[in-house]
Amino acid sequence: MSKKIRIKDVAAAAGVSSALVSYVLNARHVDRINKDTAKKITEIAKDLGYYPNQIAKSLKTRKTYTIGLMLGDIVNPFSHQIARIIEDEAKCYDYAVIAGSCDEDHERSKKLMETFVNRQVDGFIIVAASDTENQLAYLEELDIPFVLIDRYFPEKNFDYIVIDNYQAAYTAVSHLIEKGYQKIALVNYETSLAHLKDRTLGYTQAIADSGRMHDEASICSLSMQDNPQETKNKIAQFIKNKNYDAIFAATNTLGIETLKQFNQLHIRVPDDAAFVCFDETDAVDLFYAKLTHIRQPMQAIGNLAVQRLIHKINHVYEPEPPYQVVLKSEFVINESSG
Amino acid sequence: MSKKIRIKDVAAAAGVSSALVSYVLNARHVDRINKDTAKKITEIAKDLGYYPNQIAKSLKTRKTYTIGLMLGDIVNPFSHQIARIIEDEAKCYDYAVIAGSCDEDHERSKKLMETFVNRQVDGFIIVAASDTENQLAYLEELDIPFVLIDRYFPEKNFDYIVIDNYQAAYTAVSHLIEKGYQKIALVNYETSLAHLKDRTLGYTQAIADSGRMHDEASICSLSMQDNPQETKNKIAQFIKNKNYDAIFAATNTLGIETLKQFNQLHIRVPDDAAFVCFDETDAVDLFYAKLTHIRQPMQAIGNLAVQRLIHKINHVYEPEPPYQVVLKSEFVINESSG
DNA sequence: CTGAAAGCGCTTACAG
DNA sequence: CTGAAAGCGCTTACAG
Repeated sequence: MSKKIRIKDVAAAAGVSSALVSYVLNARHVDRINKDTAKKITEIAKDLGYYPNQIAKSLKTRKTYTIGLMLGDIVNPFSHQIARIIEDEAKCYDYAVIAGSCDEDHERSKKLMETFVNRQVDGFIIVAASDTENQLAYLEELDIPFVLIDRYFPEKNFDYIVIDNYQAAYTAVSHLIEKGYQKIALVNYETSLAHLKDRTLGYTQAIADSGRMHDEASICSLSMQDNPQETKNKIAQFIKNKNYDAIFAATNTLGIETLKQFNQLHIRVPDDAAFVCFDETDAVDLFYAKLTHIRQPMQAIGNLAVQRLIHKINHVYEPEPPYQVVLKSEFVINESSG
Repeated sequence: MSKKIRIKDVAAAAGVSSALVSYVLNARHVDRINKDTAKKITEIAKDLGYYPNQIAKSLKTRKTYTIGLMLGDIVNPFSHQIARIIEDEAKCYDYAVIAGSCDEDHERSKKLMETFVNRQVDGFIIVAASDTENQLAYLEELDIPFVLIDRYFPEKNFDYIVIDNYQAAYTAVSHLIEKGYQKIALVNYETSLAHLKDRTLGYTQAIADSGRMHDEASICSLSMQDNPQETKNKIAQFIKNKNYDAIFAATNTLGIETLKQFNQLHIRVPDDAAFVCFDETDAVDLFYAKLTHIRQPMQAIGNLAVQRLIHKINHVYEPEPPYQVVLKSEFVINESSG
C-alpha cells in the first residue's frame, strides 16, 4: 500500500512549511512567493502524487463543492436526462453532484434534504415534490441556496427555471383541434403541483377557445400517490371506454403508459386515436408512429440552474430579487398526430 | 437565520462535555453513562435541532459513508436502473451514493476515479470501461475497496457480480434457431470487454451447434468509440442489406437503435425479421410487437454489490479470496420472435 | 460515570 | 518572502 500523502509530507520533502505548500497549490499570494520555491513545491507534490484531502479542506473552508440534486422520480427519463446535464455543467466549475429521489413523497423528500444538509452540500437543485414549500423555507432559514427546476410555487419567491407549461399544452391541444380531432382527451395527474395544473389549464383553455363544451369525461385523472399498477389500471380503464379520438398525455411516463395500453388493446395511432405527449424520450422514435411531442430545453434548464446556483453560493449573504425564468418549449410534429 | 448548532452548543446547554454528547448521540459506552444524563442530552440535542457535521465526523473517523458509483454511460437504461437499486440499498446502511459516468472513455474514467478518491469515498462500485485494469489496480494499492458489476476482467482477481453472458446469448440464439429462423444476425460492439465477447461467443457457438456455417456477414460490429450518429449509420447500413431474417442485439442501446431503424425502413417485426435483445427496458412494451429479451437480475446485482462492498469497507485489512459471482439471467419470450 | 486534551488534514490571519 | 499557530467540528484514548 502506498500510504496517502498529506500536505505535511510534501512540506517536509520540500523543506518548507505546510502553509507555503497550501499557498502554492491553491495559487494564493502568487505575487509574493519565490518562483523557484513555488516550482519546487509543485514538482515535489506531483512526484509524491499528492492530492489534497477534500474532507479536511471542506471542514476548514466550509465549502464542499457539492450540489445536492433532489429528483421527483429517478426512473423518469426527464430525471436522468437533466441529471446528466447538471452533472456535466457542474463539473465545469469543479462541483460534484449528489443526487437522490424523493419518489414524489413528502417524507422521503424531507429525509433526503436532511441527509444532504448534514453532508454539507453547498446548495440544492430541486425538482420539488408537492406541498414541500415548508421544506424549502427551512433551507432559506439555514441560508442554504437552492434553485427549483421543472416545478415551481407561484405564491413563493423561490428561484426557479421552468417552461411555460400552459403555453406548451395550449399549443399541443390547438394542434390536435386544427387537425380536426373532435374528442380530445387529457391524461394527467390530479395534484397541487402548479406546473401540472398549468398543463391542464392549457388543455381546457384550448378546448374552450375552439368553442367546444368542456367534458369532464375527457379527462383521465391519476394520483401521484398511486402505485404503478393502479395507474396502469386506471389508464387502461379510460382507454377502453374509447371516448376520444385523440389523447394528450401531460407527462412522459403517463404518455408511455398510455401507448403501452394502446398496444395491448390494438388501438392504432393515429388511425384510431391521435397522440401527443410531453418530452423527447426514446419512445418518440421507437413507437411505430413517430410521436408528436413537446420538447423541453433540457440543456438550458440544467445549465442555467447550475450557473444560478453557483452564483448564489458565492454570494450567500447578498440578497437579490428572485430569479424566475420561464423558458419556451418546442413543439415537434410527427406522425402520431398525422 | 438559525445558526447551525454544534456539539459544543449542545454540551453547553446540557452542562456537560462535548465528549459525553458525542458518546450519547453515537450510542458509545451506553452501559457506563448515566441514564438520566443521556436522556437529557438526547432531548436537548433534539430541541436545538442538532445534526452532526458529517464533514468533521468524516475527517476524524476517516469514513465518509459514501460510495462512488462509476457508470459506463449514464443514459443507458441499465445504468439508471442499477443506480436506483444501489442508492436504495446503500441507504439501508446509511451510505450515500455519488455517481458519475465515464462515457466509456479511459481518460474520463481516470479523472472520475481521482475525483472520488479525493472526496474520500469509502469504496467503489464500478461498471468498468475497457482497458481500465490498471486504474483498478491503483485502487487496490490505495487499499480502497471496490466491486465490479456487469463487466469483469477474466485475468484478474477483482471482485465482481455479473451474469452468465455466454449462456444468455446462447439461449437467445438457440431460441431463434428453434423458431426456424435461417439467417440470424448479431449486432454487437467490437471491444476488449469480456462480457460482450462472451455474448458474441454464445451467439457463434449456438450457430455452430445448429450445424450451420459461420458467416462473417451476419455480424454487425460497432465501436464504442463511435459517436451516436456513426453508430446509427452503421446499423442502418447493415439493416438495409436485409441479409438476415432475425437479429440478436447484444446490448439494450444497440437494440433500441436497431428497432428505430426498422421503423424507419418499414421492416416489420417479426414478419420481416425477428428480434431479440438484452435488458428489460420501456422498449419491451412500447414496441408494437412485445420484445423477446434477456432479463438481468438487476435487484440481485445491485444488492449484492452494495452488501459485498460494505463488508469489504468494514474489513479492509483482512484479505479474503475474491468474490466472483455469476448470476443467471431470465429469458422472456414475447411476440418479436414469434 | 465524566471531562480535558489531542488530533484528523487542511487554511489563513498574523508576525516577522 | 516564509513560518508558527490557531481553528474548522468532530471522536477517542486516557485519566480520574
